[in-house]
Amino acid sequence: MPGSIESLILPRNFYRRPVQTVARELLGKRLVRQIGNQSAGGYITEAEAYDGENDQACHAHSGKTQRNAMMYGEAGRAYVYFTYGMHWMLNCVSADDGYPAAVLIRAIYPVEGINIIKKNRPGVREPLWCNGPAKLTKALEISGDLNGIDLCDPGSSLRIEEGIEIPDKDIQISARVGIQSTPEPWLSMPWRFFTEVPENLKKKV
DNA sequence: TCTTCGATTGTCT
DNA sequence: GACAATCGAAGAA
Repeated sequence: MPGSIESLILPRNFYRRPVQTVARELLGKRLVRQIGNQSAGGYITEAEAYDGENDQACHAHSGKTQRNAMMYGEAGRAYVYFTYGMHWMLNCVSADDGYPAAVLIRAIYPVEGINIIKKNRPGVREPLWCNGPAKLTKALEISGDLNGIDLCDPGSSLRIEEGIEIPDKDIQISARVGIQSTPEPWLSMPWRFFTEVPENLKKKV
């Protein structure tokens, strides 16, 4: 058992590829949040790519600021930011180190630490626990103090591990959502990747 | 069931 | 001072 956890963690080179590729391949991977001596998490089912300063929907489009500085950093780290006055968003910094690109994790299918997730999502029914970017951060107690955490470090309280294979035929692609004020062509870029909560995931639980 | 709208605060201009 | 990579309650059909 010892050592096996480390080998499951995605290596930094996984993130050092075009963000669209990283977003696609993050589907089915396992997001793990360590809370005290418990862990909670699940399989990623939805992700979006944000690609550099040219991408008008990307936070880096108007240059480097204090908020988005993390996106310019090392691939494989978390970029966590606050929006709408009440919501945290979780991103994985991707592409080359120093190039501002990140993948927004929009949804997961929880399989671990259900008691923790239930506690954090009172009064909410199962399918709605983590099916939105702000929902999953709340369910997993992710907030600004995790900004910049290394997702490749087995000692981190937030990491991404190997999960299950999602075949191409089960993956759907669309334009990104929640960026209504973004001009074309960025508005229509097919950089959102998602999958139905699949039968093979359910069997595995 | 579907659509509209209010909440609430950090960050940038 | 305006706005934001959203959620979920409330009201309409």
